[in-house]
Amino acid sequence: LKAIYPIIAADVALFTVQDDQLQVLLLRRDNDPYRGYWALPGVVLKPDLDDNLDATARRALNLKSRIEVPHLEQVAVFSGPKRDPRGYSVSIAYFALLPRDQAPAVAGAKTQDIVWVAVKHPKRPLAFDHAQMLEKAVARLRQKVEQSTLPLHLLPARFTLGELQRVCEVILGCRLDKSSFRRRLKTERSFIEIPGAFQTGQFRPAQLYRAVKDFRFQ
Amino acid sequence: LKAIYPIIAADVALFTVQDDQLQVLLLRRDNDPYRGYWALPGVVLKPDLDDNLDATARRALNLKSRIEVPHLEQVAVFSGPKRDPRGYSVSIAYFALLPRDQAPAVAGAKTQDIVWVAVKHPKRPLAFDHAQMLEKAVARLRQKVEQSTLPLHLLPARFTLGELQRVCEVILGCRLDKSSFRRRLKTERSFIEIPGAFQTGQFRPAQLYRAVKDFRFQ
DNA sequence: GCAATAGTGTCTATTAGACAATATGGG
DNA sequence: CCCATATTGTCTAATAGACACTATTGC
Repeated sequence: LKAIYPIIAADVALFTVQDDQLQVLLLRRDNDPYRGYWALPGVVLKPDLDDNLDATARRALNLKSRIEVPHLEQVAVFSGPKRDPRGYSVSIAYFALLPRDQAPAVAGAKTQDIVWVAVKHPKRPLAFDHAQMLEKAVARLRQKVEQSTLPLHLLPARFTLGELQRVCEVILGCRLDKSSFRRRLKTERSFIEIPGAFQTGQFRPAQLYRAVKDFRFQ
Repeated sequence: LKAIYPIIAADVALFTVQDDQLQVLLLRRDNDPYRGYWALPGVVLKPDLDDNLDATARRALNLKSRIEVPHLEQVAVFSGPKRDPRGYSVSIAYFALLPRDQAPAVAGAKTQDIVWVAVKHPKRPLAFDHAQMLEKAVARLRQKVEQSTLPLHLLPARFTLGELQRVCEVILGCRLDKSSFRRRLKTERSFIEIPGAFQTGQFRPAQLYRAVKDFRFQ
């Protein structure tokens, strides 16, 4: 017996950059359809709970820990009678960004049903049309990083220019020239130096920066 | 009595460039809510008719004349309990492009309920949140024209480089340098010269061009 | 000193903007 | 010839890519 009205849902590709890899959060489904398959976090729209579909997407990310996602963006709408065996469905695909220092709180070694996986090496087939969703979400993220603004939302609150460059390289999948990269940053107003703050390590310390207060990833 | 399930709809901002102005198609609503207001063409998703929401959007454009829209693209999803007084609704906003030589067939002097209006001079308040939809659609179109490919779908099958430049100027809202513009076109593969075909007029004839067979506005 | 990273400087090929010059049709 | 548009050329400033150089830390 099929529902008369289409199901409306939001599915989110939550990205982080860890270990020099662009990673996405996947959940193992414990219900039919596609029981046992991996899928993007997603929930069905509940009009009494969700002010709009962005709220639905945020709710999809309310797993164990309450993640406050600093960037959430619509990617595309997927719809049709066959993408979900339960019947006609409409799903809005989102992408979201999480700083890498918050990634372990979402999925670590404890549970095996929530994992970060490298986008490059998709484990097994994903449920529904989530592989297409993921592809579009990655493409959108790449486009944005190429165009202009920088994905500060993937970095901790304090970061170095080297870390920023590496995140961009990982997303774009290619090496960037250090000098050219920093030249572009000169005109950027979205982040500023933290005077006197340095990241120390094995080698020469690096200046730390932070995003400006009202920074939004455009 | 409100419906339990959200309404799902597609609304389309259909653009054309006429009289050196970016114009959008508006319909006057003859039903409540917003009876008498102007609105973007839109219809409710019918699962038995529409393979997906793109089909819904196309159906929204099946007015009197059967328009074959050469470009249709999702812009954003609008959703919430208050945007439609009938209850919680989800609407996918699209934009579409129509060559100017086909514009008169859609809306002319005959009916007063279907009109082309200049985007610059929005007549009166639009129904629902269609003003926001229109704003986003225009922004998306601008972005695309700036980035790379050219909106050949707004021109007749045969066009001159001057006409192409004027269309871009109208969309972007600024003048472009003729020489620089043509230099960019040199690397463009999406359209080609029609050998021996010229557009004559009062002054020097201009070379005619046409889009390549499988051209898609990216 | 050495290794490895941080940060800066420089050269050059490419590109974009401004503007000029020439070409061609109808009066 | 004149006008208005089409088409091409040129100069220059800005930009991007490649690469080299210096600086600073721990060992």
